[in-house]
Amino acid sequence: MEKKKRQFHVTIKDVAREAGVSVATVSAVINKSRYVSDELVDKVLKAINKLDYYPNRVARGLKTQRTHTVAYIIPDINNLIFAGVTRGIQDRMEKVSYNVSLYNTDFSDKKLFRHITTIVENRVSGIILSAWHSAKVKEAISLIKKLNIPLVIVHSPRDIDDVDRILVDDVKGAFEATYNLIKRGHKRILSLGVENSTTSRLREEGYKKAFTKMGISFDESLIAHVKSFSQEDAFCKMKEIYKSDLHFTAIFAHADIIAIGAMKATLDAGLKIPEDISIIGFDDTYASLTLPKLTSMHVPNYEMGKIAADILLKRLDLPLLPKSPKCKLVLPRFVERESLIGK
Amino acid sequence: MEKKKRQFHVTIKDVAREAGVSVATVSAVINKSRYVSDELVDKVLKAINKLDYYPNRVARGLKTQRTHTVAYIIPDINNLIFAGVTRGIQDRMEKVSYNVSLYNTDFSDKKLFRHITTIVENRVSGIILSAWHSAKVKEAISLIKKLNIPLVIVHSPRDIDDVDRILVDDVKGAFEATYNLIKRGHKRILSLGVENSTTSRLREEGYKKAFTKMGISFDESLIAHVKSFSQEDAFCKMKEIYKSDLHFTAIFAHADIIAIGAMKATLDAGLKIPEDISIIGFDDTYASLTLPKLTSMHVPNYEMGKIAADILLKRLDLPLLPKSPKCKLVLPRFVERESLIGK
DNA sequence: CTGAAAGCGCTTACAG
DNA sequence: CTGAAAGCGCTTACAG
Repeated sequence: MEKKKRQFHVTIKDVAREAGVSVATVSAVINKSRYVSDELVDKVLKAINKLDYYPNRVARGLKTQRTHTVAYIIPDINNLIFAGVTRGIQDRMEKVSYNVSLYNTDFSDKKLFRHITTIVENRVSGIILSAWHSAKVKEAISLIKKLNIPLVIVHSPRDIDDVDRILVDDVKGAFEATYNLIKRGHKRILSLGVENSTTSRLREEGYKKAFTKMGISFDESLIAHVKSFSQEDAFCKMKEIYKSDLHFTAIFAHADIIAIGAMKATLDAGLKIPEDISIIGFDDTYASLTLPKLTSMHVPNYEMGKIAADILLKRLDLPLLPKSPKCKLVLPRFVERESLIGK
Repeated sequence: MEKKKRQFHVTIKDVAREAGVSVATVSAVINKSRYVSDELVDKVLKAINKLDYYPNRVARGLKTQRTHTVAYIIPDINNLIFAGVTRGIQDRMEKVSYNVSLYNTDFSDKKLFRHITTIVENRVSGIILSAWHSAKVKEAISLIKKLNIPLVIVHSPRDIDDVDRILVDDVKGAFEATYNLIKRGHKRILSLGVENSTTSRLREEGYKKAFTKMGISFDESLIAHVKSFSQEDAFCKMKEIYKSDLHFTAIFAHADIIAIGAMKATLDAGLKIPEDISIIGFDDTYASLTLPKLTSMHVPNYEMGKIAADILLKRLDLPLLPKSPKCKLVLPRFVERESLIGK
């Protein structure tokens, strides 16, 4: 009795033998890479079917030097933002039979560089990077460029410009959020941002722009910051603010998670949403879970993933022409729910 | 001037030449697969460093017939449950330098089988499958077994038994949730489940067991079902229930998302949580976002991922002994927050 | 203790 | 229009 091997053993040779043709012909019918007569095509197909043959992509990758795999590096797949981008990338890549492997850094530089090594050893075709807040992103980027691996960046730091990247137009998004509030009659709007966050700084910029545009002067004391993107920090900060005599009728929270903390403090203070206080969030991650449902600026993560994949694929197809890197801005979209009043 | 190739070209041969040794020796120092004198090790290491050499894992995979890659098949990475399991798998696999590729099915059988083909062609070392609710899971499982690929199942249908699997002990979890409510003095507890869901049916079973155990008879009219795992469906169902004259003091929601809908309907009905109505959720996904914060049964997704990876790795190391498949049950954990009263 | 050589399963010029 | 053969970059018996 023949001993069972642990894995597959049907190879292109077996198919060729079974079909009575050369391996070159089998390869040609699988890849449609050159003309093969109908008769032979038929024989090959029958043999493939009979033997239950699955072409070995590893061998193909070695020969062609193209693994048809891209790496997506993120802080953590548990973050809904990255999960959304991931789906966008995977759906786009699936259409051209590319695989995508995920690498979580947990914001650790050590992990980031370890992953890059693995990625290189696996000879990926390209890398998509969301290395938010990692101190050494720039160093990582130069390394990847030095290694000559096509790269697209999603959510990059703003002061990078020699690489393709795609990012959220935080300024415009925040402008629109604030503009909306102002149009509804709100004049004193609290900006609730996060310390030491580039994203939050840009959203603050958009907030200010809206006032300028509408010809309304705004009160610097209405700009508040919490320590981190967390519900608890936002809750505490707002508690504090409600204890003070600061007056406002609306809150522009720089993230949904911040908005949730703020909503709790607001209700805790005996105020009603939206009757007493209107509130708008950003990201549109948890917005439909709150009570009342949170109006928020939706960030199109899925689309960003698709676009990033698109750009990368274009680079892979046309590796030779060193086009100047592009920076694509993606616009957040106002999604109205129940937390705003006015107009 | 030398033309730049697009990708890497430093190979083991280059290193061997640079170091003045054979490729076998280079291979040996990289893989520590046989003794090499200190002198040669040193030479090789220097050469690797000088040439900036990254071993080609694709070539290695072809030669050794082990790709060190596993596939994880899920409905959708956007679902926090799967994201959690994914991290568990990746963290475990990373320790042994395995890659994990993700495949989203969106509950589509067509996608499921297409992915399996891709996975086979990529010669993955093993598969972890969370093919929840897919009609043809069993067929997919037989296919994978026929192809002789090591397989571990997470979140499987219950009527499968010839394969390693790991699943949530829904009965015990629901028992504990209900038991807790009863111990706090609740006697009339509404079970809010989901139609046509195996998971929900098991949670209902646990709910009933708790009453039996405590020697309390329960009212069949307290068992309600909503159409799907959605906030809106739960909200509507509860609205309806509050319009009826059904009396209860607590709700056991079979999922956090169901609990959120129920909470909204409860507050809408002018009732207070937990003063008038206590409520407990399941999954512990969105539980800390609600107001008041939802007490919930935490499902250890991350740990499940780690365990699944562990089992798979064991199978990969010891492929020959066909141990009987194991079924590991994982216990949900009671996490108290603010939505319960009593005791 | 180390090296020369075969071979993993493909693709792709090259020849006819 | 199709086949024989080289070679992608490794690992691993085999020999010495």
